[in-house]
Parts: sequence; C-alpha cells; structure tokens
Amino acid sequence: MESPETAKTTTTSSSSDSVAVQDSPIFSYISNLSPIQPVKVANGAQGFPGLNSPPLVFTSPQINPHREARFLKRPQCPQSSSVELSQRDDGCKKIASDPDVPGKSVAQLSCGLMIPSTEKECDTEASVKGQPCSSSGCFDEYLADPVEVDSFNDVPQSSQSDLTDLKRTITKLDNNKDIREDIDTEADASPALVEQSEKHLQGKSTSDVKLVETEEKQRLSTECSNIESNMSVDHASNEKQCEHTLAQSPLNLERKQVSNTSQLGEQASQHKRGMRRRCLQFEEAHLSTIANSPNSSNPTNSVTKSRSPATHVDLEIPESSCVNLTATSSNRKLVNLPQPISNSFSPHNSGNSPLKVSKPSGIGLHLNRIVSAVPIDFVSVQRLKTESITNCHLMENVKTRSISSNTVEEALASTEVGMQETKTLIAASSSPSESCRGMKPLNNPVLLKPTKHCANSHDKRKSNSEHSNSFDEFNQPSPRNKRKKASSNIDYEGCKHCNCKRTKCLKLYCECFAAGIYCADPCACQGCFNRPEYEDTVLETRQQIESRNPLAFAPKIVQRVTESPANNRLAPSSARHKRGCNCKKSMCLKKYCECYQANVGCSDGCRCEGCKNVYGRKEDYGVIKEMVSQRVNDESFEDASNEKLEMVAIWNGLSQTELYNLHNLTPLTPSFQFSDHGKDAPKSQLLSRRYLPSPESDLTALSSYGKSPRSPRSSDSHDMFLNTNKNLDIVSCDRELDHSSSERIDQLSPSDDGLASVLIALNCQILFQQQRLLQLHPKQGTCREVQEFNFVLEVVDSLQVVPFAGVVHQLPQ
DNA sequence: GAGTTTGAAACT
DNA sequence: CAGTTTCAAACTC
Repeated sequence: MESPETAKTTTTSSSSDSVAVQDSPIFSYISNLSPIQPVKVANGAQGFPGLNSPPLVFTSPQINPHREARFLKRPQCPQSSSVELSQRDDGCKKIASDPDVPGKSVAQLSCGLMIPSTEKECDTEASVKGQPCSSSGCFDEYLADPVEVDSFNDVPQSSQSDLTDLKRTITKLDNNKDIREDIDTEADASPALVEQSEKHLQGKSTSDVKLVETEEKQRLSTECSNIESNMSVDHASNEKQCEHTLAQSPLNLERKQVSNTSQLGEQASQHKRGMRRRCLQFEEAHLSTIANSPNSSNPTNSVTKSRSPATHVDLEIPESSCVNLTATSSNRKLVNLPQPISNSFSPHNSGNSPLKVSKPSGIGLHLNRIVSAVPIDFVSVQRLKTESITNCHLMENVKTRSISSNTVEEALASTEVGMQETKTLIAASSSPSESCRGMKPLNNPVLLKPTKHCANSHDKRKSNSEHSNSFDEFNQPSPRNKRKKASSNIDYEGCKHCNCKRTKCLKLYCECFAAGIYCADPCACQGCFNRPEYEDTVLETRQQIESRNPLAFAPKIVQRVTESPANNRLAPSSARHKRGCNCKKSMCLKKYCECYQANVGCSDGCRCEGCKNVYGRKEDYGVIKEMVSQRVNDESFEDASNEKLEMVAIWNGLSQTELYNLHNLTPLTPSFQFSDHGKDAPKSQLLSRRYLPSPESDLTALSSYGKSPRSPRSSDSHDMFLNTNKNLDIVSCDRELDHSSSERIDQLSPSDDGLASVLIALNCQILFQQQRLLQLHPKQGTCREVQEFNFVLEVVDSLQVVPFAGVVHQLPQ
C-alpha cells in the first residue's frame, strides 16, 4: 500500500511550521474569511480559524498545540471523584451559561480554590491548555478549555474587553486551581481588569453569552471526540505534550513553576488507585518506560514523573472492563505506527512520547468477550457528562483501544508485507486478549502478571484467601448478595462478574475467565480458582484449553478481510462473530445469541435458524457479500484506494469494527460493517432499511474516494477535506492550493497516495465523530458545527479548490 | 428470587 | 465430526 514515508513527510513537516503557518498569507486569508469571528479568531491565533470544528478532534500539533495538549491530558487525567467533578462541572456550566450572573466568576474562582483536588496540578496545565483531566469530568471541563486556550491566544488580537471576557469565562468554566492561579496572578496584577471584564460582560449583549455557549458546545464536541479518539493516548505522551504546550506558551510559565510539585502526582495516583479493579495492569512496564523516558530531563518532568503512576493506572484500569470503542489514532502510536500518520492523527502523540510502547503489548490476558458484551461505550461516555459515572469505562476504552491497536497494527504489518490471503483482523471491539495474543503468546506470564497489580480486588481477595485457605470458602460471603448486586454480567464499570458454581471459573463458561480477567468481588462464583492466588492454575488451565482450541480465547468478534479473487486485494467485510451463532429458538434476537449480544450481524458462518438479527441477518450478509465481491472484482482501482483507506483507517484507529462499535447508538448495518469502501451505493440501498441515520453513511461515502471524483456530493465533501487537511497538515493545504482546481487528491502521484489515504481516513473519522457527537449532544453541536461547515465551504469557494472526491459532506442536523 | 429457557462449552 | 451433556447466562414469572 502507500508508503508511510510520504505521509510522514507531509504530515510531520508542519510541526515546525506552526508559527509560519499563522504568518502565511493563506492563514491570514482564511482567518479573514471566518464568519464566526469570535470563535474563529481564537482558533485562528493558532492555526486556521473556522476549520477547527472537526479538526478540533484531530487538530494537528503544529497548528494547535494547545488542543493537542488537551487531547493528551484527558486520558491521563486523574480520575478524581466523578461526583466531585460533575458537581464542579455543573456549577461551572451553569455559571458559564448564565449571563445574568456576572459576578459569579469570583465565586466560581473561590469554588475552585476550595477544591482539594490533588490533581490540580494536572488541571493547571489542562485548564490552561484546555485539557480536562478526569475522564468523568472531561466533558464539562472540556467545555472551558477552548475558551481558555482561545482566550489566551487571543490576547494579542482581542481588545482588552475581550480579554477580560475570556478571563471571566475561564474563571467561570474552570474551577481548577490552575485557573485560579492564573487568575490570581493575572487578576491580582490588574484586579480592575477582571472587574472591568465582568462589567463589560454584564453590559454585553447575549451574543457574548452565546459565544461562551458556543465554546462550550465546541468543547463538548471536542470532548466527545477526544474521549473516543484519544482515550488511548498514552499517558506519558500526554504529559509530555502538555508540558510541551506549556513550555510554548508564555502565559504558562507561571503554571509551569507551580506544576513542579511532585505531590500532585502522588495524590492523583492515589485517587486513581481507587478505581483499580481486578483488571490487568501493566504499571510496571509503564513505570519503567517512564523512568527510562528521555523526557525525564525535561524541566517539567518532575510533574510528569510524579504523576505517571497515577495516570498510568488510569489507562490500565480499563483493561478489565469491557468496552468496545473506537480505536484512535493515538493508540496507533503505541504500536509504533509510521510517524507521519501518528502525527497527523494524534497530534498529542506526535511528540516523542517515549511511551509509545508499552501498554499494548502487555495488555491482554484474556479480555476477549468484554468488549462485545458492552455496546454502551459511548453511551457511557455520555453518561459521564450527565451523570458523572465512574471513569472506568473510559479507561477501559482506552485500554481496549490500545490493545486493539496492536492487533490492527499487526494485521497492517502483515498486509504490508504482502500478505493478501484471507485473514481475520481482530476487530477493535473484539476482545483485547486476542489482540494481545497477537503480540504475545498466549498464556504469556507477562500478560497474566499485570493482573496481580490490580490492587484493590486483588488485595481484597488476598486477604480473603488468607482467612480461608479453602477455595470453597471463596466468595462464601453471600454469593447471592453479590449476584443480586449484579443484575447483569457487566456492572456499571463495565467489569465482568460471573456466577459460576461448578466450573471453578476455570472454563470458558466463566465469563471472567473467558475474558481474561480474574474474578473479583462482584463475582458470585463459588470455589473460584480464577484468582491471582491461583495464577499458575489459571495459566495451566488456559493452556489446556488453548491446546484443544487455539482460538478459545480469541475474540469472538472479528473483522474479516477477505481476499478479492479478482485482483487479489483485500476486500473489507464486516465485523462478525468469529464462529457464528447456533441459535435455534431465539432467532438471534436475544442475548442468548452471541452475535446479537455483540451487536453484530449474523454471517454465513452462523448456523442459526430463523435468523432475525437486527444487526444483520445471515441472509443479508450473504447477499451483501456477493455484491461486494462483485464490485471488488469490477473495480480494481477502487480496491487499491479502498485498501489504503482501510489501512489508514486502521492506523488511525478507525477500524470498521471500531467504528461499528462506536455506532452502537445506531447499530451498524451490514453495509457499513461490510463496508466495501466505495461500493456502497448498491449496498446502501439494499440495506437501507436497517440503517439509522448515522455517520456510517459518510464513512461509506468517504471510502468511495477516488471512485467518482465528479460526484455531485464531492464538492460538499471537499470542505471537509480541506478542513481536515488544513488543520492537520499545512503541507497538505498548500498542496491543494497549488494543485488548483484541476487536480484532485485522487490524481496525486503514487507517492501522494499515502497522504491522500491519510486525509481520507481523517475525513472519515472527523465526519464520523462529528456526527456521532451531534448524536450525543445534538443541541450543543449543531449550531457550531453548521457554522463551521459553512465557513469551510466559504473558504473552499474562495480558494477555488477542487472538491475532494469521495468525501461526503453532510451538515449536522 | 426461583425457575425456565437457551445456546455455548465441554465431553464422548 | 456429530451427538450428548454440562454449564451459566439470559430470561420469565
């Protein structure tokens, strides 16, 4: 497929151009075009104004370092009490959205002061950078981010009143100590300024308020996107990014100094430990990695170091949980993806995070089925905002994605090597364990070891065992109660808990065992051996099972890539159950059906009878498959493009399965799952009945890049391309400009294919996330998104750039 | 909460 | 590999 080098060259080049970009005529031009001045200006200070919306998610490091930092921050962010966060957030939001309470800023500030959060350090940077720390609080905190960042950036450009407004906004929106400090510093220097700003705000029309709200919306959108796209961001990387950003910002110098407290890290870690579960963890690896990190010499490294453990914990914790979520670019980095791609996709990671390594490789143990069992990932994300539920899910997602990234990487590598045989790509949603396995041998002690690190559950169990040597006594304490506690096998934190009575949790009957995790307190199992104390037994049993069936612990949900008979290319197919179901009576409409349970359609591999799987009937699968196969044979070029796109998407963490998982809100239809990347037309028609309005359509359209450049929709979509392109890569932007209207991405030389693919993938992801965000927060996202879309259109028209074929632009509803 | 149903896992 | 048994989750009442 394409050469990563190409993409690398283009995407990475901009990192050093961030400043130059702003000075460039193009930048000025675009900036002037922005119809959304207030917001755009803020962004414009860092890059291309108006193009931020979607790009916010994928903002390139060079263009928007702040946002980059933000991405990085969140995953690592301490998991402070969700309740606390939510409360704070709520309060902040109220204030922010309340134009009638100009004086609240001070109160809010005070509030922030009172917060004893130990993770304020992180928040300091985060807030300044617009980087929400805690997952749970991310949404709300995030809302303040853009404003803050923008405000600081805008200072030079904004009037004094604007500056004060921004400060006020920051104050209201962010209770963080950081903010507080900032305000203290700045406000103290000129208290009159703050006061003036408040007055100004009072006198200001509602437009300002709207602006703030818009910012919040944007932030929210970004938050959502980040959650999905950046959860997997390596913590260390984030830290570094954050620090880097700080270093770049003069305004942050003070914060830097403040952030030198190592105590914060410790406290944060403690906080996070509370979230620990029986899940597999790889702290050791992380820690070692961090310790070895070249960044240790970094001036700000004290903070990083101190926080590292905690943050890592955050990332690791999730492992046990279940979630299928999107893989994101950031994750890819962990697997040593081509530099360019990584950069472009996950700016935050672009850095040099020494941590690229780690976690993925170790992850795993057996988390097979967790993912498929919990289709509510995104829902949970939503919940985070409104209900401030635990961060477990998010973290879990991160973990899962990281894991899956490995798998994808592996698949990718194999593909690059030239392997075009029919093969199975482990779906992102599918169990991580398999992914891990791909990286490491099953039963690898290393994989199991992490489990030991699960302090909480493990410790508890340990003490338990101490009190009762007999395993029969395990869980004796009212299994029933535990069972009651768990109405479902997946608790709120997404962790599994079984109820085994006879198998000692050493057979695949046990969901915990099958998922590669130790049983924990939530489990009501009896005579459980699936505990750290019996690690040897567990390993041995696993080996036995695997000896019988090497794929016993493999993810049940896989994404298949079948070879196209005609051109020998990979024809993407759908996320499906590995072995298929065998339902006889449930018609694949109940959770008895593993396909249904995994939210995937049945395939020809199923032996079900009377299949009525809402995610895709077996019969439909066959039809679609046939159609796709036919198309694949007919269009070799498309295949090439599609293949690239797919691979890029994989790099970008957007495997089809992952996307599918993201779409749990709107179950993916076979068309998407079966995405043929460009042959969607017939497919969509056929399957339209099952489709719900979802981004997948866009994705499909995107996939068609190169197929019909003249498509009526191409013009619409072009803006998206531009948007992405500009925000992610200045070079790309220039290229487009140079090419003028006569050239298209799909007309680029072979060496450009990589770039094109990357851009396509980015567009795809942007569209997808954008729509998804809108689905989640329709109110917050609509206005802003539409505005920016329109703005992009204007820019495109002004520049007379030819639409990017295949990119379908759909304004958010 | 008890009992039933269901289909995967395990076994033969 | 097919048939049967065992098992635990999912489901119903």
